[in-house]
Amino acid sequence: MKFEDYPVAASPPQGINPCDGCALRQLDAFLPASDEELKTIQSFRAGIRRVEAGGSIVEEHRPSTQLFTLYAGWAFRYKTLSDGRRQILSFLLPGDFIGLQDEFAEGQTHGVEAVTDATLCAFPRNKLWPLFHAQPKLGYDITWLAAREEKMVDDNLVTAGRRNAGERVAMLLMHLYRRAERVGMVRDGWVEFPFNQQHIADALGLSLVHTNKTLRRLQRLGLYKLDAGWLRIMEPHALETLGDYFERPLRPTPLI
Amino acid sequence: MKFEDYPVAASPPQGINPCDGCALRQLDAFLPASDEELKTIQSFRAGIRRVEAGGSIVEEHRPSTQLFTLYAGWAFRYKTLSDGRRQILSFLLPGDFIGLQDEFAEGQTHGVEAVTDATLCAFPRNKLWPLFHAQPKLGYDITWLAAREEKMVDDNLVTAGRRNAGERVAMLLMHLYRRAERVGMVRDGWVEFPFNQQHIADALGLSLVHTNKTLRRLQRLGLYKLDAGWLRIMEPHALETLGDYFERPLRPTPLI
DNA sequence: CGAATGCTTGACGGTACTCAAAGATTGTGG
DNA sequence: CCACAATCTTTGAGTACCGTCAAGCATTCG
Repeated sequence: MKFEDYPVAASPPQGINPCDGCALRQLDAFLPASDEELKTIQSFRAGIRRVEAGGSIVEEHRPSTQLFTLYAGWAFRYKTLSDGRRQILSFLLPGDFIGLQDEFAEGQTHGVEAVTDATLCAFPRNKLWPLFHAQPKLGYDITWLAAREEKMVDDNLVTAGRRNAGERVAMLLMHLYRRAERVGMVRDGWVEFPFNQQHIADALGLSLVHTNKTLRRLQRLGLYKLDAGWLRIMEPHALETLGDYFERPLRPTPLI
Repeated sequence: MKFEDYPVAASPPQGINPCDGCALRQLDAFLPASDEELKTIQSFRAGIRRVEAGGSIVEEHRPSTQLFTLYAGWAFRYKTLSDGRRQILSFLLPGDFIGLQDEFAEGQTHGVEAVTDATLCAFPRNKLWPLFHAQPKLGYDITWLAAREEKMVDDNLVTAGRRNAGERVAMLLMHLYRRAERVGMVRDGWVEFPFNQQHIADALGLSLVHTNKTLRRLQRLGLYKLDAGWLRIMEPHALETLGDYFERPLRPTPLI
């Protein structure tokens, strides 16, 4: 089983009305869109973009002229200090909307990098306001997505600020697993886990070495398994308790 | 000089068309609103609310039925772990919009607490969508504010994850000073600084004791002064460099 | 097969945490 | 107006968690 096989084809449909056949939108995780909304989204969309694993989707400090919806693959938002220390701000999964913050940030922007090969739907930034104007409902949806994303950063801030190493790792594993599960990326209890330990360290605000030791400890305790880039949560309750992190089932969200 | 004397009167205007005389909106920090927008905002507004220093504006885990714009005073958003560890997510100043994240969070919400006596304009949550519908421009503005707030949380996450104690304190002092300056809360180089060291520790992800020692160290270096609850930045450039944090002048933002 | 990348482990040191207690400041009631 | 409590700040001592350094091992890739 390869990553590209799901949750949907790596490429969105092409042709005249590509959004009509959007496989992502079939998932329970996303709200249905009316015909009119779909038409507006489609006219908002400029095309698709592919980025290979490790490639840059949005460069730090260089505001992108496009917005994106991640269609397939894993990515993350990050910032770096001038001496190179990097902090991953949040991870991105299919359905996540990318680039809103830049809209009003004037150069102090975060970067976005693909972890796996990724496919994105691109939208020209200068059509954002016309979109709000034409379909206030879609504007409301975008605000929804922005608020949801901020909530995730809030949680990550609590993690970096107040959890110890073991709690951080437990929280992150559960968080990533639950989110992947939601968009249909879990098969038989296993989810593709394409991150290396440097990613995890940068997300948690830990050093690489300490991240490794903490991961090994939780693994030896039998809380999770990691095999050839696939993750399986063995003791979800233990991890949730350790991390003091209990993700409620999320309502379906809009998909732009 | 008392805090209540500025940046504007502690109470917004009352009467038939209270928003017409909104003193906050006169500041350069905020974009002007058209008559029609002002009218819509006014009809969106349910009234004012006062919260005394230390009081709760939004209780954690209890989604509020109202949204707010902070009109006067200082406040902060926070989350606590189940054993009581608290993380301050961001600080709130006049003009900040409160409660958007809750809209879609289903109970896993942050709390909001007033640091000083605070005055807020309250808006019923169930009129948020009608507002988007009636005035897409205001919806766009709200998205703007949400994105700006997320950018602040992003910065705080970098701080908690990757900066050491001295860098954290330097960054926070400059951040708060610049933001206060922007809404006219600085007089003769001094800004009211109503936080205790526990607030700072909770915002930076440090312990109270270590926060104290770090503050004292930077103070002994002459980088800032703190006197009777008023802050003066003595060496802005040194603090910016130490914290690797250079706040660009911000464009005027919308005010809802 | 050698280089590159990533994972793992040990040793050591330092930053930051905890515990404890003494000032300083503010508020309150007799 | 003073006594006392409550809150906040400050400092010291001891500790532990986590970072840095270093090196060996595993895996992949050209």
